[in-house]
Amino acid sequence: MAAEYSMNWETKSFINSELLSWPMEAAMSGGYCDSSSPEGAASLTASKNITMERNRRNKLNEKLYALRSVVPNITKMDKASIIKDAIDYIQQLQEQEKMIRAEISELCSVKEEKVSAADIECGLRFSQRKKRRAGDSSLPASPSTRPIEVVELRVCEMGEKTKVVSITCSKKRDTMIKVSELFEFLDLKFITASITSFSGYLSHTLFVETDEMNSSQLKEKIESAIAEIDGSSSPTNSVSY
Amino acid sequence: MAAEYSMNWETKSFINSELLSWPMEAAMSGGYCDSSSPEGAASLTASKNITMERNRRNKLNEKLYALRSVVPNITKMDKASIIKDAIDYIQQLQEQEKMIRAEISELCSVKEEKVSAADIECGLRFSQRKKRRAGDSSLPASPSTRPIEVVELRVCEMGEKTKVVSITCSKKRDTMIKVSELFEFLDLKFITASITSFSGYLSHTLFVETDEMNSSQLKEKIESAIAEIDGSSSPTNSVSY
DNA sequence: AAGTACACGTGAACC
DNA sequence: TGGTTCACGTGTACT
Repeated sequence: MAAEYSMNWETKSFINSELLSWPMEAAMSGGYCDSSSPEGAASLTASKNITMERNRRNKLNEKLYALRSVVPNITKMDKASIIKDAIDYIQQLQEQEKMIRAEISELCSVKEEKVSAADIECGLRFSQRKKRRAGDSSLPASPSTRPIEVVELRVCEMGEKTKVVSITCSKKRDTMIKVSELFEFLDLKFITASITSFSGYLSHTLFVETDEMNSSQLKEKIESAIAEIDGSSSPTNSVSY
Repeated sequence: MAAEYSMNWETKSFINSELLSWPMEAAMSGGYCDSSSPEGAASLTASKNITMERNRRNKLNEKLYALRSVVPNITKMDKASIIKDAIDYIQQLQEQEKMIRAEISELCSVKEEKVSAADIECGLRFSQRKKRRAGDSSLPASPSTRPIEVVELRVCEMGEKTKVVSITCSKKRDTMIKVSELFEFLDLKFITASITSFSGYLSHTLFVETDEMNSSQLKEKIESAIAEIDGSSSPTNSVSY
């Protein structure tokens, strides 16, 4: 039922446009008496206008169809109902957004209180089965706000030349840019790179190719690069978790 | 300028309706020659139709005006532009809602359970704990959530034993948990795993080690596991993490 | 003066 | 059979 109606609505104008290849035929067919006699110029502009108007109508209907497509739970294909449903949907969405935003700020404060071992643990349990040698896995870096706050840095080998670099840092403003700058600075051969965001952390996983470096050397290089990038502030790092 | 246009658009029909107290005057004024002669009944129904049609148009414009009023940042009063802006606004709102929902569930996990829930929510518990219950073929099946809606599943080989599993599913509530459960159920040897979220989708990229499976076999195994998860939407379950 | 956008009345198609 | 929605071509106003 609905499908039929929709098809009809959309194809109607199309059919007419196809059939009436000469627009003036339609203009006169209605039984109207055109008062203007000079056919040469008038008819041409008239046909132009007809085509224009038809195009405009089609565009508008197209837009309306698009509007309907983005609104869920549409029952009526009715032109007015589409708009009405869209309005209702927008209002509903706006209300929801307000509600949720209130809730999120509430939870945010809760998170601020409890952000501690629990959250950090979450960030660290990325791939637990990997061995973590004593001083190897964690790089507690500058605890201030602006520079990159690295939670975990891990480099492991995979295959012959490829190495997997996994760096997790707390997500703040411009953290992603900082890390991008870091890796740009390092000038490595990337096979693939992926950025993952979860619960306040930003995890970068990189597959790089290194010819004459082993994993620990690469790790050292990255660490020194990080130190160089945000070495300007808070040189001492004494974070433990 | 905009105000003038708006007023004009709204008052146009109103003025005409007011002025032409007798509708047929307008019907004839255009210079048309009506072919139908019997004025008694025909004109009455015609005037009815005219009024009806006019009313319908006014209603529709009214709706459009209402639609415009609920959409912020409207630059053009253009009829089509109003609809277009509304569409853009709805899409923007929908995206925002998705973003916020994701964030809220993140924060929720932190709030409710300090360690374990957050851990699960992060979807990173791909550990190799083989403590699955006795009947290994039964999945936890989270309470009252929809099945995983897989958009794409791709398994390709990399090196000798390692395989790259890429699964993309539409992001819904608890989708991440579901997928985490899925991979925990599969009990594979993960090298690394990454979750990426973009525009309503959740993409999991996993590097796993498999000794006696090729990529197609692994894919089949994953597919059957997904089917099992989807199939068992049992409401009764005692999840204990 | 060419162009755009609109409201209008009308016949057709669908319940 | 009315009631209702639609696309159409047209005249008009504004740019």
